[in-house]
Amino acid sequence: MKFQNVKGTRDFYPPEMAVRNWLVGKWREVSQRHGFEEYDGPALEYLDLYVAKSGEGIVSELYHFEDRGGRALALRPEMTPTLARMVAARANALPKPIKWFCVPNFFRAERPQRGRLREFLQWNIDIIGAPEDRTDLADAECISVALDLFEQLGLTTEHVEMRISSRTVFAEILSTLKIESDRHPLIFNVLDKRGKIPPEVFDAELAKTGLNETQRNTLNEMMSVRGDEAFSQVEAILGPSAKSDSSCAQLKSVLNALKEQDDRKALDYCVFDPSVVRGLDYYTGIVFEAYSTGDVRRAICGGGRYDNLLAEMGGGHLSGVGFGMGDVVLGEVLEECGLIPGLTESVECYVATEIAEKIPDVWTIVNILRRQMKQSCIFSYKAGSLKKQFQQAAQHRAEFCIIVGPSLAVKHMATGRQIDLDLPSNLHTGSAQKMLREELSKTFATLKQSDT
RNA sequence: GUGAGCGUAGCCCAAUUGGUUAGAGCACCGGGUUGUGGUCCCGGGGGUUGCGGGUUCGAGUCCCGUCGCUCACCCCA
Repeated sequence: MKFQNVKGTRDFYPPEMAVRNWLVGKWREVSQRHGFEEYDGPALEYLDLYVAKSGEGIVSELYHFEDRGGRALALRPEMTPTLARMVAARANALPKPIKWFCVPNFFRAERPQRGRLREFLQWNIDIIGAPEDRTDLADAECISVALDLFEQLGLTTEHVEMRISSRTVFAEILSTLKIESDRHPLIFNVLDKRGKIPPEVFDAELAKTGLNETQRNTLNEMMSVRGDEAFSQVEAILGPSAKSDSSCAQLKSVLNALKEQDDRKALDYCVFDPSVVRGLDYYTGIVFEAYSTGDVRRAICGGGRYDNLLAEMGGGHLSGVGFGMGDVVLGEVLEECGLIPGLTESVECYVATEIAEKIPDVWTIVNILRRQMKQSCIFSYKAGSLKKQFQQAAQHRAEFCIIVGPSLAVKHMATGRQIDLDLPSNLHTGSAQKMLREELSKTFATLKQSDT
């Protein structure tokens, strides 16, 4: 084999493409039900767009090159900069809140490993410009979209959980612990690693940021519990400042909104988990990650509130919340849970003949079916044994097989029932074609009825 | 970029531990039976054992290199 696909990319043969289309279809369906509009941007952007958001360090992580005009371009590694750019360009003209989604492919120049490729699809959901005093509802709606998707895919609370935390709660805790806010980003960065490194290493890393033992222990204890217990811990740490307008209350109101849904099922997926921090500096409010409860360890999706990002990228002061969900990890989880359906492409008709001289008639009938009757239709280019052609018809999940011989026969593949029709001697007259159409329609209907 | 494991047919795997001409199954193509279908039977194409070198009378098997894949680290938008 001389050529192969580029490392970290995938070939989608028809069976894989069917699964991909199925998944993307679910993403679209759920997005639209929640009132999100689809958009897209270019796969190529100026390299500077990403440097502006993430710093020079990002350059080694993405595919970039110089075009013939000397411009530094990059293949998009994420959507947020493009989204910010697009929103900024029409910030005043777009009705708020802006609720957009997209399902683009992204490229990252990383070493592929489990759940991570160099090209992948990612569903992006964003709500921008929600009223500042009701961002809790935007947060809840955003999370609700993800949970609805899980339900649509058959992923239950047995399979996945949504871990929710809040950067503002953390900020308040750090302030209570007398840690200046300019050190918060550095500390968040360490806190984010907590689940991935041994406890001693974690403690040492925290110590490096200048936290004393009491501060470290307080954070560690709080991050080791979840749910109501975590709320108690947080409230204990915050003490008298944990009032109704506190960050903690805001987080609770997001969870409450999810609870208010009619079936209350959404909340069952969710848990307050202070160990969720997220690695990005721009998050300003709630942060959340969905995880499989099974063997797949990576996050299925992640997101949060980013109220300053748009302004930083020149988009004016607009609140924002959103998440991304990649197809790779999700696909692995679905596979593991046996939730990927059998998706064989099917056609409505197969036209067969044993007689070589009838091939022109086959071709004519195929065209009548396709062009006049709008039926999907395939046939064999060569006359041959009916056995073989039936096998092909069955392989393609044809609903009907039309056999052209001295006369016509229509066979219903599911039941094996067969009805004979006359074959007009000249298929090229309008009246013959009209008659054939009517006969075929009637026969299809009859055979379908007998099925039920 | 760092480390580890693995490379035999399109796919999943064999090959008596170094011994003749590298084999099955699935898939694909062709033929036959059931006289018009997913069964069964027969046949066929397809491999320089990733590639290159070395040790040996002899290498798919051992050694070195290289490429590729996978997993982990880094990073995670």
